[in-house]
Amino acid sequence: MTPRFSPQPAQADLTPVPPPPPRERILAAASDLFYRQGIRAVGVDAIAEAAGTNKMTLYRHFESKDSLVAEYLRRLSGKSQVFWSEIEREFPGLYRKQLEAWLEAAGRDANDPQGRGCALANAAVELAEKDHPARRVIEEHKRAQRDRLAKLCADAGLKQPEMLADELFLLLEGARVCSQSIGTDSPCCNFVRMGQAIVASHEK
Amino acid sequence: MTPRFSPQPAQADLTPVPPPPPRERILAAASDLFYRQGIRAVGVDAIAEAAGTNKMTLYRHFESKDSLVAEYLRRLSGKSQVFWSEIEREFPGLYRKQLEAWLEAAGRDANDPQGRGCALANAAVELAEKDHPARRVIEEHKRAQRDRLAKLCADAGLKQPEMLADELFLLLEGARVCSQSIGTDSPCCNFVRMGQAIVASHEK
DNA sequence: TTGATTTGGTACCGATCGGTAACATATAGG
DNA sequence: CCTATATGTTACCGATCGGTACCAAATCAA
Repeated sequence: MTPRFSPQPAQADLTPVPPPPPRERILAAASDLFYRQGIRAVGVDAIAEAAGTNKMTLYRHFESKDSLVAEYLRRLSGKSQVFWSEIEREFPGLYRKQLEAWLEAAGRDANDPQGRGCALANAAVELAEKDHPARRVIEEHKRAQRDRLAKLCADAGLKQPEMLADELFLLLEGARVCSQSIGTDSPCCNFVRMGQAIVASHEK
Repeated sequence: MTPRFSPQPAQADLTPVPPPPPRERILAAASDLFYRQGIRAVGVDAIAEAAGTNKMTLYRHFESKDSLVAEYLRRLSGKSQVFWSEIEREFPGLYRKQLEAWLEAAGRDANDPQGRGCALANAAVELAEKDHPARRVIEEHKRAQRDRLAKLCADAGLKQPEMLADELFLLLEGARVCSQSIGTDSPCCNFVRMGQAIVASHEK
């Protein structure tokens, strides 16, 4: 099947974009498979094949499946930090607006019909071993998320900002896991409204 | 090591309690292992051994590992129905008391240091396959929990009982998953207080 | 006591798991 | 052009996965 239109610009034939290096392809494939099917359900062979490479190359870039999992989660955690910066940049100084934007983005996330909740939280459920290298990443990420939210609630001048942050944090964690257990027509459909109500109950 | 005291009453030597039948032992062993280590992390061999039997007997009572998983979750769901009845029986007609009792029991659950969250929700995370026999059990259970909570909120005469139930439901789901990701010193430590505050915000 | 049913035990099946050895090929830098 | 270095290929390792065949031992009902 030769595509009628190349996805590249006109000069693509002269300077075709080089494919991403194997490490990136492996991480991209692993991210997709781990998230959609679960970490334990995906073998390294499947990842290598989906990445268009082989197991040997995978193990040249990652010392084990566990460390690949940890790196997969580390990347996701990084993306979430980027998200916070974007919110800050979009509404500089407008903390109530930032909180509203967070609520709506979180609501979109929790209600994505293709979504399977939070990859970090899912990993914590799947990887029960207390000494798994991924657990440090997960705990640090979740702690940072909560603290960031608490700072925002405080900046927004709301009552009991720490408690409010905990409420919103747990509400989101719950919504993302609920989307996997109940699925459609579940409580998480009203996440944004609930979040707004909880915020309102902390108004001065 | 002969124990100095038998765990059985005095007539134990004459009428020793018969060990539970294999099916029950298998379910008990599976429940413990599935919950503590995760469903995918536990093989049928390990379950059979922990149950003091063998794989062959396991497969005489359960047609597959998947159906054993489903039965494991079905039992847990049943126990939770028993729990609701107990609350009703303890505070008949006192709906606010019932709600308070639910909050405290949920808080105990979410903060159990040995706990690993909700087994049903965890299973939903681990078993991504949409057609897994456990998924029906999980969805029905979670829906029933939410509806029961909504009925209680309505009976208690609180404002917007459906929304309140959703808030409390997600708060608990979040707390139980949070206990696995963050662990100690996490938002779920204040679950009861948060729940009470949310209930208060729905006071007439 | 007899006869049917339920267990236990062991060995096995094909498939897959995470991980590695060895060697051929491609690619890039000097 | 030559030489490192990174990648692809294939075959393999021991272990474990879910699941089964087969037979002996125990149990239980009649």
